[in-house]
Amino acid sequence: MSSPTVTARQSSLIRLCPPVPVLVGEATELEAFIRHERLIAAGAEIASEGDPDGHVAVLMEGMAGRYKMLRTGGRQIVAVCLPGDFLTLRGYLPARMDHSIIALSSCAIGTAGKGELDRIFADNPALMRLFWRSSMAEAAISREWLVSVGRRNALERTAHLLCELQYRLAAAGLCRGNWFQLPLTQTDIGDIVGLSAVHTNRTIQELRSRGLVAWTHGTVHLRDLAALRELAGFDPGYLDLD
Amino acid sequence: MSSPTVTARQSSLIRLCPPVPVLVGEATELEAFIRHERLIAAGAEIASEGDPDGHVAVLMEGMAGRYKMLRTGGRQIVAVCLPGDFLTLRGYLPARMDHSIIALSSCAIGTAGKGELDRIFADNPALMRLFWRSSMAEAAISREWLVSVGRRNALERTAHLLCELQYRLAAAGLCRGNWFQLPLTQTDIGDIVGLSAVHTNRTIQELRSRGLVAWTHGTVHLRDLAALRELAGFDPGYLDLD
DNA sequence: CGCGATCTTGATGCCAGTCAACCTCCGTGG
DNA sequence: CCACGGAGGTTGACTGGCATCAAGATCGCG
Repeated sequence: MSSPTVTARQSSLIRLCPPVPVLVGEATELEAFIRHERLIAAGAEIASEGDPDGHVAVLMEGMAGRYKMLRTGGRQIVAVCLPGDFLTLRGYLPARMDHSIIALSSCAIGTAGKGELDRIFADNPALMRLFWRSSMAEAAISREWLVSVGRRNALERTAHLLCELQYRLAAAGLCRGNWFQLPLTQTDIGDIVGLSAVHTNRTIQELRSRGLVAWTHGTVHLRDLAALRELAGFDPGYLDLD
Repeated sequence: MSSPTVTARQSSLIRLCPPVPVLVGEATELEAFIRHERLIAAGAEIASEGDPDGHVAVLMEGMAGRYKMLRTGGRQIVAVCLPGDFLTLRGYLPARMDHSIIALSSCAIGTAGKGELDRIFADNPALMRLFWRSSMAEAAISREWLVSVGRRNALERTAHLLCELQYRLAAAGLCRGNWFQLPLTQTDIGDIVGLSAVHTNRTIQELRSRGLVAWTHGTVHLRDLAALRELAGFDPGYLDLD
């Protein structure tokens, strides 16, 4: 995920964001509808605000970010997508995108056409409920981010983000012993937690100097997860609604 | 809505949040499943974080807020619900609440049991898509709030919130000539936009002194909507995804 | 009339933004 | 093999927006 080129993906299982139990039969059906796979370079735009229509897309590998730009040039990342998450359902829901999606690292994406999804839902309405639940799970993350940006200070926000990513990556099997790859620049982190790049840097250094986090070359080690969660006020309940 | 007691509701039509076109037949079906109606006093808790199960609830009258508390006592309101919006679907989705809901004014709520909704969806799967789209619309608002709290200053945030409420209330038929009732305290506003109550007060005074807003006794008048939108960088696209 | 909730105002301090410079790393091409 | 350039990370100095604390004014209501 952190390597410059996309490597073979570890698992073809589609997990719903964040980890939602998928019945074996359902997972098979979900995988069956992925027809095309596409590789995207880091920094490339996957979908753009205002797009009227298109395909259904699932992130298979890498990290992507939903974001919105302001007139003044500022950027706010409003969601981070991990392998297994849905990027777009806009082929199914007749809506325009209200935000853009960028590949934060190199990504592999599975896509399906609108017609295929319609057919799958017609055959198996329970799958629609599953997709809906995935939307709800993403909304829960969005709410928690709002709490962070609105009411937590720089240190708490950054710590909270790391706790969340650790939890979600662990659920995706992408975290071993509190080590994980995080292919985001400090500017990206700042655009997630609503800080300037400079202050993001100072905040990360503070986490390092407190012995909570080691973080070099895109590899993060949460050296004291319990203390980090305590600092952040992190409660994984919102990631685990079932 | 701003009156201390709940009055007869103006319309029984369930709109999906934010205004989503509902086919006439669908609206009839939706109304049919509302079996019980409940009045809630301002300040009362409608649902609580961690609730395991319950009924489906639709807000018929009044304003409600989704919120989360921090250990330190801070509160962040993560969504404002207007008449026609869904408050909970937790009887249908087998999930725990990740947040609480408070009646920001006195409210009238329509509820339905889990079994009834299951039956309706079984009879008419298209309705499930409609509910899902409503969830997506609420998520779009949540994303825009993240942009506000993360990247806009106090004046822009507050102006943006007023623009959004005006737009949504107008769609609900609750705004005439840019006047509307807003039964929120300045503390509530602060907990929405991530400011202290004191600074919220100063920000509102600045909007008043610029001739953009008149606001007394729970009645808001946007005196120059165009200028307010310009100041806030408000683009209603995210409220209008169809 | 009196009390509590809400709104308002002033003083003070700090958290985080901004600007500017420099450093390290790494890929590229001469 | 080294020069170069760009992206990302780091540091310092300074500023300012907003939090906090505290006190008073106003409003609504019993």
